[in-house]
Amino acid sequence: MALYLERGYDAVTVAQIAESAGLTKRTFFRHFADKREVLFAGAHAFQAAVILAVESAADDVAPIDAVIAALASSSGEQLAQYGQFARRRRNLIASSADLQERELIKMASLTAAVAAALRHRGVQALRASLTSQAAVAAFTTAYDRWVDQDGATDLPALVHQSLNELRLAICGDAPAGEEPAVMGRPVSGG
Amino acid sequence: MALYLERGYDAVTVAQIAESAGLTKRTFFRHFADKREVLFAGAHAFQAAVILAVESAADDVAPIDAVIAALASSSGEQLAQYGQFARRRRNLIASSADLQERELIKMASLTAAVAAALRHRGVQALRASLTSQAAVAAFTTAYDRWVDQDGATDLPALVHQSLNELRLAICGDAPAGEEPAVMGRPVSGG
DNA sequence: GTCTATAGTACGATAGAC
DNA sequence: GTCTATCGTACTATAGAC
Repeated sequence: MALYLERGYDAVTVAQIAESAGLTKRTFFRHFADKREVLFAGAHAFQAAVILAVESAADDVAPIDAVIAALASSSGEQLAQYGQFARRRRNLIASSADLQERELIKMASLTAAVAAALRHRGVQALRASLTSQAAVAAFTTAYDRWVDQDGATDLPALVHQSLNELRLAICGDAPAGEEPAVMGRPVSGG
Repeated sequence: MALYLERGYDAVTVAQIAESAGLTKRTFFRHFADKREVLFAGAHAFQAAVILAVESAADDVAPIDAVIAALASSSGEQLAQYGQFARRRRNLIASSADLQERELIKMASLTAAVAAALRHRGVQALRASLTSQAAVAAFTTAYDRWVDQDGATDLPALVHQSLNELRLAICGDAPAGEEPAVMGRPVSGG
């Protein structure tokens, strides 16, 4: 990541990465499937922790709450210690379309695994898929906010906040007597 | 796509595609940024239609409903005529991780554009992002179901159904007197 | 460790459309 | 006369094969 940040992702060759690690290109590809994968080494462990948490959730909790709790606790344990590293990694990924694609498919893999875990708990396939998609969307939104403020707020707390905001956004946010939120007119001159 | 389906995505070279079109590799890369992009030629027009629909939504409709309506109508006009083509394209994309990554970033681009359109209508940034993510999740789920049944059901209708299911999944589905849905115990022997 | 296929880029040059 | 589409080739780096 140091090389990527220093010279730009595209400008760094695998040979340079390997050399800076005292290895050869051949060895790099033995450990990582491709040039992108080296930045997502922790994804597997995180996904495994989330799935384990979903599998061991209590029987009487709603699926969406179980998944959010799994994401919140796992991220609190595994991601919250990143600190400054998380921001630099995020900026690096934002600088390359290739890296963004890889991040998206990692999240899609997490979503699919969570949906499978829910089905294993008896949740219907369609609902399992939509539940995990919603939960992962809330999680990534929270993680993004967390990175933006350099970890000032507790990440698990932000995850729960994001879920609340999502609920308001798609199920309505009108307590009795108040008007529901609607779109305004387009801003003039925009 | 015919070549990809016939020989497999990885086995087809750009030179072969170009040759089968009576052109050269040089010209292929003039029209398409890379080997994947040729399968996503319609994405830009679809996104533009969705954004236009969001921008021209009525003032008094909730953001989530406006986005779902935009996705439903645009998909009904642009995608529902695909027919058999849609299924083969889906299976092709499912066969290659590279193609899945590209599809994911196309959906992410759509989501980001929708969120920007909502912000332009005065929706707060966080809510705009979560709303568009939820709507696109409902849409892709509906599209997938639509492809699975070879277009038997009306695509816009499936989009609205998915949104309803999403609402039940994350906001609770317990009418008065009934119990809310919960996860069951893990199936034994799994 | 070596070899190779292929994606993707970087030049330039040419010909037709309106 | 400008704009757009084509082609030829040399070149680098990724990634896989052996």
